[in-house]
Amino acid sequence: MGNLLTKSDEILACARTLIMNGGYNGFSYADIANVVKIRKASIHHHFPTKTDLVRTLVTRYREDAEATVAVLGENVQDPFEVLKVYAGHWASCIEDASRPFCVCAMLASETPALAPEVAVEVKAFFRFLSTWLTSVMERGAREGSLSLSSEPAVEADAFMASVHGAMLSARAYGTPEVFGTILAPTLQRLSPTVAQ
Amino acid sequence: MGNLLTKSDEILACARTLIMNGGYNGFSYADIANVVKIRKASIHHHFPTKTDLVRTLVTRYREDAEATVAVLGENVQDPFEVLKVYAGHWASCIEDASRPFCVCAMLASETPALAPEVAVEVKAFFRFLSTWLTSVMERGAREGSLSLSSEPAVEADAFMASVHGAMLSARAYGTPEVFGTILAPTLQRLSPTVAQ
DNA sequence: GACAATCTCCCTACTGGAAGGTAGATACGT
DNA sequence: ACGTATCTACCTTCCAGTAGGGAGATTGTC
Repeated sequence: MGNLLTKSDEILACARTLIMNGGYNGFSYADIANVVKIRKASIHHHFPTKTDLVRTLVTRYREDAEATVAVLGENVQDPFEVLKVYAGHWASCIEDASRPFCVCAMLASETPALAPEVAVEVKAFFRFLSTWLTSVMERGAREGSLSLSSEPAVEADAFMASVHGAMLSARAYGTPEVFGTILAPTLQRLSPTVAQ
Repeated sequence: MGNLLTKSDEILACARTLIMNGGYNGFSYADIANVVKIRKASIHHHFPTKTDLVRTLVTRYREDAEATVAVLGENVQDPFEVLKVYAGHWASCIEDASRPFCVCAMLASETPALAPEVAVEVKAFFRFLSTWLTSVMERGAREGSLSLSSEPAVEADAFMASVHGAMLSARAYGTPEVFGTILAPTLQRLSPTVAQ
């Protein structure tokens, strides 16, 4: 009553936060039980194994991202603006510490140690992100809103890599602003209004 | 006799490989004991705690990198070539699977979950790498071997982020070549011989 | 040179706690 | 009565770390 989220959703949200902090092996069912007010055994009712939990989490994460990106595409027309909004979104998340790292970037780094079912979902997220960014790059090049120096798909993967690498640096240095500092020239370079 | 490496070195080398695979929480003393032919308890003789082991490992890792970079500076004069050699080094490591990820990048992603002594060493590695790349960028700009569009320090951090992000993508996709594909345009952009 | 103390490195055996997961019962809404 | 959600209690395995001892090299002392 009054509770907007189901227990299952609360568990997923909590696990997401814990993974952002320390990765797959950095949290346990006991950790979740301590945050969400539920017993360890009850979590197994919702997600029989840890693999199930994280697989579900990553699938949901991708679906949410797909929906967000669809809305973004409707509200922001200019491809360059889309990239800026995307980068700005992460800059805010990192700076207010609400979501200081991408769950899939975290898990991707652990790929060799992940259960195959999870690894495959992480890969699917990367592919989705790459495909979406490629479409943004293509449209930007077509409309003259972006100045690309390589194939759209390559620019997309390079942009994605910059975002992930910048997250990592912000975390390593312990200074969130670094994310924005690194991304600024990356965006600037893609802008057609800046003479090169 | 006949053994070139000490047990202590073997333990460190093994731990390095294991961290590259699954991070700090992705390996145990038992895992090391299985590879290096030694008992679990004997590892504690060399490294009393896991934190000691990893801190030593990261410190050594940075020292090795400092030495390698010093030699590189003597053998390769042109700053643009230096960046190419650096990127190429990682491309080879990733493609032949010998060292498919940077230990410090791996640990940096887990920063919030690391012991402070380890986190501080990881930070030191990032700072060393950034400082070195900044000096390369500065010299390149001065000598006309690199065309920068931002401050040398910003270009250095952006380059570092591209390398780390590209490692992550190569791992997520499971296709090592992606690393080179992402880094090619990043390097090209810094080359003064290419009209922009 | 001989003896003993010390140090280094590795061992077996163990501890307490945390891990993922299971069994089975209870409460409750339909 | 049935399904869902939760509980207590428990299991097995693994974890980091400790206690204590043995073999062999090194060192200090006479």
